[in-house]
Amino acid sequence: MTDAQRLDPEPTTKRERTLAALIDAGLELFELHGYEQTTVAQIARAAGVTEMTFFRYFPAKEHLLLDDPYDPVLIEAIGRQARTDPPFLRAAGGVRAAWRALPEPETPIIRRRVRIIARTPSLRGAMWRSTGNTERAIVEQLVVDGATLEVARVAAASVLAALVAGLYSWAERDDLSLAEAIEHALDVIEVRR
Amino acid sequence: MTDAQRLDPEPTTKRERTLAALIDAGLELFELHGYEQTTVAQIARAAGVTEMTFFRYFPAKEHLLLDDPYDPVLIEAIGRQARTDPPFLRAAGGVRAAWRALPEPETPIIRRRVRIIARTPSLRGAMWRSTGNTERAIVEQLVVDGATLEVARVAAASVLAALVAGLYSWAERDDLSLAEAIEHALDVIEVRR
DNA sequence: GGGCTAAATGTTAGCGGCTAACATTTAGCC
DNA sequence: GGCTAAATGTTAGCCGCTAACATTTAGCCC
Repeated sequence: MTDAQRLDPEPTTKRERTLAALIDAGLELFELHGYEQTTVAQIARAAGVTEMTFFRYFPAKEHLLLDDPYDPVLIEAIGRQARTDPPFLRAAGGVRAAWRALPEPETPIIRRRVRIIARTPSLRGAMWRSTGNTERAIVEQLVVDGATLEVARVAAASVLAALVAGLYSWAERDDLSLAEAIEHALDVIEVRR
Repeated sequence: MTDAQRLDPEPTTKRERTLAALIDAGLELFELHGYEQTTVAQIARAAGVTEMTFFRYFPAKEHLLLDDPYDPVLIEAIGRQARTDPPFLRAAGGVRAAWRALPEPETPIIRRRVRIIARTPSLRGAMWRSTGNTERAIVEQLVVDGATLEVARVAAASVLAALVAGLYSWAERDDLSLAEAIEHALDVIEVRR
């Protein structure tokens, strides 16, 4: 994660304040005019700051939307899965357990972000790339538990793809909790017959 | 697909000739100095042409590497899967059947491309985005065969992710046929126990 | 509350990807 | 060989992003 992404309800230090201003301005402009149509300069100006400053907070435009601090919880959950299961099921089970245990107080803002990502092709690609770290973490854990590197990579990629697809579906609806959406997505790939 | 991607063994018309020159120059420079370090202007110059001309052949730099004309075969194969199977298994089985039936005379050039993509993070994202069309096609077929839209999306994304992960592993090795690599990848996610 | 230091921000200049409008050359068929 | 349409070049510019350097301001200590 590049920068602590807005956890304080009330930002105190100046850095936190401009960070909040940039995120607020960015989300609003993206929702209003679309991601591609919104310029970094516009976001900066709306936040009362310079384009240069924007890049001091985010390494790239897309990072205003992409952030995933869930890795540690996730790999720990995968490590707790039954070693007798094949890697693919261990990964899926781990994701299930991790998200089930996660509190969902910030779901509204997550939904806003995921919605923008889901609707912007270039961001879907960026999203996938940004899960690279999570993927590596999962692979590592699966290998530690005895899987081949190649098998682990396939399992991790596949499970993460299902998770992301579930997130996209969830973001477009209003009648489903985040936890439920994840469960449904995993049900699709954890086929037991 | 944006442009017929080098199928002729001997290009005749001028357009085909410069296209071939651009692709050759691009692959070589990417392999030599890396994708990010290679400039579109450099590729163009090496092909005896202007930067502007490059963009007349490819909508973006990354499109020199990304192309997948396999959609029709794929969705047809999925349509032939047993309707009694759950969507996830139908998608996986379809991919398996499609690639098994595919001739592999051009595997060397495919390997060069996939290798470059696998080693370039930004291209991995682009690759994923570029599978979007294939994904949509799979989703459509699954829905026709009775799946929910959301279920279909998860199944398609997950299976494609496994396929791509398999491709990456294959590209980095020299002792595995393309077909075998795909089979192995699908074995990981088609868990029957 | 004033002052001091470090953090935060601004300025300028520039590169690479990409686009548009218009002019120019060249390929390839009759 | 000549003609038309295709292919290419030119110029100018926007946007994302980076670097080096100068300037301001925040926020802690007294």
